[in-house]
Amino acid sequence: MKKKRNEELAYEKVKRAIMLKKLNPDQRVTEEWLSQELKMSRTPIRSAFKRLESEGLLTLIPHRGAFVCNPSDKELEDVFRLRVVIERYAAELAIENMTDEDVVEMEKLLKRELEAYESKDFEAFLTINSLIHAFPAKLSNNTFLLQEIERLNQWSDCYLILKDEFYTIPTEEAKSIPEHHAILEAFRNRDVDKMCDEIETHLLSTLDDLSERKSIFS
Amino acid sequence: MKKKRNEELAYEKVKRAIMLKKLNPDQRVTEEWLSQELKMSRTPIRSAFKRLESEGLLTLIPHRGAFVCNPSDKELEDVFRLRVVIERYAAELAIENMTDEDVVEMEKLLKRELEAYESKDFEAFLTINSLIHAFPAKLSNNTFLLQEIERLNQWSDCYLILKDEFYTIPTEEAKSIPEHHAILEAFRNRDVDKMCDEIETHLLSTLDDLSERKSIFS
DNA sequence: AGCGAAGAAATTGTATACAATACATGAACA
DNA sequence: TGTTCATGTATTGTATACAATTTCTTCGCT
Repeated sequence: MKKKRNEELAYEKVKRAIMLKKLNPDQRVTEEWLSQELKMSRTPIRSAFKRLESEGLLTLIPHRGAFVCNPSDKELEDVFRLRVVIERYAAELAIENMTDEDVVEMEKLLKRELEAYESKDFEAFLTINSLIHAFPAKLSNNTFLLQEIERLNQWSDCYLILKDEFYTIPTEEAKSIPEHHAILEAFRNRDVDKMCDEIETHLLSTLDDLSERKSIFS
Repeated sequence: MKKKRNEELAYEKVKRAIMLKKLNPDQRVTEEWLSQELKMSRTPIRSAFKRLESEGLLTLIPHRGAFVCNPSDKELEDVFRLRVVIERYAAELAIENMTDEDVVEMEKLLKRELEAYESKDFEAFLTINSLIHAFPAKLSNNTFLLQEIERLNQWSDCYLILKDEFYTIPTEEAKSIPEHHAILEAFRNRDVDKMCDEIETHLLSTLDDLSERKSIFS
């Protein structure tokens, strides 16, 4: 395996730590502490922090330190509503450019999703979920669209995990499987309007579930 | 004036240099060279590079260096088409939340735009143009939407300049003034559909002008 | 006790030396 | 002549020492 730069390692480890809640929202993380923890100097840590900040996972305050992001419910909703708009657009373009092989490709993704769900592999499930949502954008042939969708998707994952006290694989994930199939069906039929609507329904349903689940504790 | 961090200075200077074409597309910029040029060590330069990369102005290749972005025509079009989708959404939300003062505010912006145009202050013109396009997003009350619009807008500005061999204040800018007024008018009348359409027309017209202008030389 | 200032401690910001890596150059060889 | 491999050079990557800045603490004053 190719040797990775420490900067890259630091980035991945911190991100993972945030996702797995080893680092809590609003927690302060100092360069010094992390450099001891990861057994490297502060230099690559600083670089990694920069990148994590640009992705919204950390907030850097000059001369103060790095703080793990702590998204509000409103922000979570904001992201999902923006995703609706952008992913609908991606669907439009995807259907314009699609071929029969793409349908097969999408079917494969859904199959992998099911497998991940059944083997309760939470991380794999998240990864495949991202791939599914990025799939139309991949066909769109619009680089920026893909980029934006991946960005927002990543945020969603992170926020989703951060906001939930006891995140494992909840029932909600089971629900998203038939919803993804509905999207696939519309895609197969090249039905733009249907596909857009299914995407909207799915995203808003996920958002609803999140709000609901949260309200148990609040 | 508060003393700025060198990292901040480096960021601003490089960005400006790219915008003013002191640095050409695809040009390689080494940390060493810039550190001598800006009379600071490589450390703050590296930080600045990271940020410029995340904004798409530079491409960083590990162990190779930093390269000034060189967007293709296709990418320019991609960005503008994505902006259409997102700014339309912003307009919808803006009209939901708007008050009478907001109309006054928008009028002020257009007045400032005209002033900048008449005094041929190109940089001011670009700045105000960005403010105008971000204005609906500001009213939208969706943080991410605003962020995305500002990002794409900044890209557009940069690409717009990079792609044009002899950029000053061309006639196209004059055209955008009445188009902005059409948007304002729809906004004043709280006419969502009209406002969305005017935004779309304006963005696509800008894109057309860019493609056309370019084709003179190609 | 409350307030303010001065200094101490903690932490990021910067400079610099050195290591690791990628690319270019050129020699050896077929 | 063309190809491969070793070596050299340029440039980024990393560690570390030190400077600058912010925050915390403590002490003195009212």
